[in-house]
Amino acid sequence: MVLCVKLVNANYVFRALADPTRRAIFEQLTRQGEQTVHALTHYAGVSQPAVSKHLTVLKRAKLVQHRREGRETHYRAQPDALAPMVDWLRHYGAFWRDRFDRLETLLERMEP
Amino acid sequence: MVLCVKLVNANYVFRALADPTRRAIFEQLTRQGEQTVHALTHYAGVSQPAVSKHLTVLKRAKLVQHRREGRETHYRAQPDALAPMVDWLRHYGAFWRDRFDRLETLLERMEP
DNA sequence: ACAACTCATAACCGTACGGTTATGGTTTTG
DNA sequence: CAAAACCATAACCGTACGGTTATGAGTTGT
Repeated sequence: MVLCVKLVNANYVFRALADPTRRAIFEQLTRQGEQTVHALTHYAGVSQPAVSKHLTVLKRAKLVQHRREGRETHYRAQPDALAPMVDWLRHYGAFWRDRFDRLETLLERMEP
Repeated sequence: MVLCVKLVNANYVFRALADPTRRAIFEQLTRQGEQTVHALTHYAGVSQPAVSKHLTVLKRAKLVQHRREGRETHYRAQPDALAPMVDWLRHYGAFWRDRFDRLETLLERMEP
C-alpha cells in the first residue's frame, strides 16, 4: 500500500515537472523562497489563473505548500517531494547510480 | 548555444519520462538490456504502433538508441541522457543537493 | 515465388492539457 | 462603506497526447 502511494506520487511528480512553466515556478520558489501568487504571476509571464492551476498541480505532487495570510497566499517549495524522482534515478539511471554508489562506498569505508 | 541545446534536451527528457508507459519501457531496457520492438510490445501491454511512437519520443530525448538487424530493430537504453535531469535536481532539489554536497565535501577532504 | 514476420508511418479518435476571459469571495485600503 | 487588491474556480477553446486500426516497406523462411 505504501509502495502504491509512492508510485502514484512519483507519477504526479514526473507529470508536474514535465511542463516548463511549472518547472520555472518551482525553480523560482526554490531560489527566492516564499512567494505570493501575484509575484509568481508577474514572473511566469502567463495569466494569474494559469499560475493558480499550475500551483494546484504542483500541490498535488506535494512539490509546494501554501500559507494563507490575509488576502494573499504564500507558496513555498517542498524539495523533499523530489525524493521519488531521485529514487527512480537511483534505480534506472545507471550513469548517476554508479557515481552515487561510489560515493556511498567511500562513506561506508570512512564511517566505521 | 550549447546551453540552449541542453535546455531543449532537458525539456525532451522531462516530457519523455512524464508518461508511465514510456518510463516502463525505459526501465525494461535498463534492466533487461537490448530488446526488439516485438519484445517491448509484449511487455508494455499496448499495441505495437503505440510502442513505436513511444520509442520515437524516447529517441528524441536521446534516452534510447536503436540498431537495425535484418527485419528487427533492437533498442537499448542510454542512461547518460538522464544527465540533464540529474543536473536539474542538483540545482533545484535542495534535499538531494545537500546530501550530494556533503558527499562531495567528504570526497574533497579525502583526496588531498 | 510466396507467405509470414517485423516494424514504422498514416489516419483517425477521445480526452487531457495549457492557455485564456469572466466571475465571485475574501481581505485590505481610502 | 465603497473601492481596489488578491486569489481560486468556472467556462471555454485550440491543440497536443496516447491510444487504436490500417497500410506499406523491408526481411526471412518454405
